[in-house]
This record gives sequence, C-alpha cells and structure tokens, in this order.
Amino acid sequence: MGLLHEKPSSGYDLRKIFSSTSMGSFSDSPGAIYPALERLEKQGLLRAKIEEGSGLRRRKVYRPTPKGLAELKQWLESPLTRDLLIRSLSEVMLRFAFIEAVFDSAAAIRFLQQLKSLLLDFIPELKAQLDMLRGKIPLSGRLALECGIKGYEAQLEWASAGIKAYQEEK
Amino acid sequence: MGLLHEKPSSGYDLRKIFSSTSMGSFSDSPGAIYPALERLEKQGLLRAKIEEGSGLRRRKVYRPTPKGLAELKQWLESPLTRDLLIRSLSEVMLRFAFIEAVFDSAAAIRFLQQLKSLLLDFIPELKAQLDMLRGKIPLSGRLALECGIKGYEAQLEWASAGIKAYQEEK
DNA sequence: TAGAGCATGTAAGGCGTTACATGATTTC
DNA sequence: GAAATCATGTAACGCCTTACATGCTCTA
Repeated sequence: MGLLHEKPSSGYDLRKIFSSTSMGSFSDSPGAIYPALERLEKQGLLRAKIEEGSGLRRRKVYRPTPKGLAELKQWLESPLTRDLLIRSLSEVMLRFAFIEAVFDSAAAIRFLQQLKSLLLDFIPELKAQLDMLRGKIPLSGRLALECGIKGYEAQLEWASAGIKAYQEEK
Repeated sequence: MGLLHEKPSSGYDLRKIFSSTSMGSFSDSPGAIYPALERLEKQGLLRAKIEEGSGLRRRKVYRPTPKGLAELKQWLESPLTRDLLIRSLSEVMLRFAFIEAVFDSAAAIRFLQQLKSLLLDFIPELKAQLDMLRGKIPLSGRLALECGIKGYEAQLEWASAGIKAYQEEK
C-alpha cells in the first residue's frame, strides 16, 4: 500500500521491487503478490486500472482508494509499542520509510521521538536483566542478550541523529 | 530442536518458554506447537516419552533422536551467508545461542569469526550504496539505510568483543 | 465443589510456497 | 522463427492463526 501510494504499479512492478531491493524481505513470488492484490481490491483498499496503450502487454496498475489511503494512514499513525519493536523491527523501519511521503517531515520527527523515548525506557531494563543473569547463564546466552542491547543502543543513536538531520534540513 | 537438546521438554514447557521469553518470536499457540512436534516425530527427528509418575497429568516429553541431533548439528554448522544475515538476523542469533551447548566454545568462536568477516565485507558495500544514493532519495530513505548500517556496525563490534570474551574465559 | 492451572489436542480458515501454465512482445 | 522478457495467473501443499474442546489435579 505504501509503495502503491508513492507510485501506482502493477504486480510485476512490485515483484521487481521486492526481488531487486531486499525490502524487509517481502516475497516476490507471483503466487503471493497477485492473490494479495486481488484480496486488497476485494476489500476496497485498492483499485485496478488496465493499461493497454504503450505497445506492451496489458498491465493492471493498482492504486490505493481513499479507504485504502485512510487505512495506510492509520497504520502509520498507530502508536509504537515495545512489543512491535521487539518482534518486528522491520515493520518499524517500513513505517518510517513511508511516513514522510504520506505525511511530512514533522511527522517523521514525531515518529523518531516516539522511538527514542521507547528505547530510553527499554534499554535500561534490558541492562538490568543482563546484570541479574550474570553468572547464571552460559556465556553464549549473555552474549546474545548483549548483542540485542548493542543493537538497540545503535538505534537510539540513529534516532537522535535523524531528528537532528530533519531539524537542520529546514 | 535446540531447546529439546538442552533439556527434553513437553509441548507445554515449550509454550511457557516461548510466551515468557520473547524467543525470536516463536508462536506459543498450541495449534502451532503440538502439530509441529508430531511432524518432527513422524520424520524421526524427535522421540516422545510419556511421563506419568509425579502425580500430575500425563506429559509427553520430547527429545531429539540421533538423527534429529545430526540435523541440528548440520543446521548449526551450515555456513553463514549474507542472505541469511539480511533476511533473518534472529536465525543467526538463534544458531549462536545453541552452538555452545551442542558443540563447544571453540565452535562459538569460529561462528563469531565467520560473522565478523561477513560483516567486514558487507558494511563497506552498504556504505558505498549509501554514497551513490546521496541526493537521489528522500531523507527518510537515506536514514533507513543508515539505520541498517549502524545496526550491522554494532553487531561487528559485538562479535569482536565476543571473541575476546571467549578467549579470556579460557 | 468450584475454580484455577496443568496439559494436550482439534477444526476452519487464511495465506505463503513452489511449480506450472499461458500468451504477448521484442530481439537476434 | 527461436529465445528471452514482459505480465498475469492457477493449483497443490504445508503451516500458522484463532478459537474451541477436553479432562486431570490441586487448592480454597
């Protein structure tokens, strides 16, 4: 939906995008894409338009309906939760990637600030867990937890830098 | 399989583990776990033993068969690829988490070294991509790519620190 | 004896995967 | 005219999700 809002496209276009860039690892298989587009059309979130003109074979170009755009906006605006951060960082980044095109840079800043405060709460808790576990678990377990913490710290720095970058842009 | 090698368990035990710790986000639903255990048993990778003794209700405790352990080892030993790193960091960390229990700390060091050399190749390429894209894509797109790079850099540092930690342990 | 927790399971529906099928158009 | 590429689809199969079902055991 985000991609189609930026540029109305056919299933084949989406396949090319998914197979060339490793977009959060979406499937580029036709058996996934075409039925999914049909489902979204049936739900009234997308509308297809058949293009014939340009000498090539017919293409079905999809674009979001007003209802679809509303759903997309709702998804982008839904509050970030710790749960989402743990289970699906890729979804968080996907939302960030589309937020500027659907709203504006102010919305992107708000998103980054939300992410930042979530991380500022979360990281100390993880460190506390790590301290409690010290000595009780094998080295590999401790290291794995540390890897997670380092990753979140890197994200925190990144979010701060991102906020600055947006503010300097203006 | 990794969990069952560390400690033979029932489906209920696994559900508790998956719901309490957020283990790479495995599903704790009975409709996922019980059929999966049955499939693995049918494939000859697990063997179930019914425990009755301790006054509680019957429990089916699963443990890997020799064939299952061999498969587990093969999975843990299969070479790390860039593709896996991009698509499923959680699988990489899962493998690391079990490698010490199934093999030994020397294997864990080898794993970290493999990860390190993969990252040393990969990070400069990502940076080159970022440079090429500079000015051509919206700020949010550039930032998203930067977030990925920072994450990989954090992992690289972590892997180096991990190797040191193992060497000091000895 | 009612309820909470232990423990295993089943059924319907949804969606992704792999693999195959089809036909149009461009290129050599 | 053969092969590659464009472009859309279908079918079988597998697995997960949600929700429901079952029955045992311990505690109040």
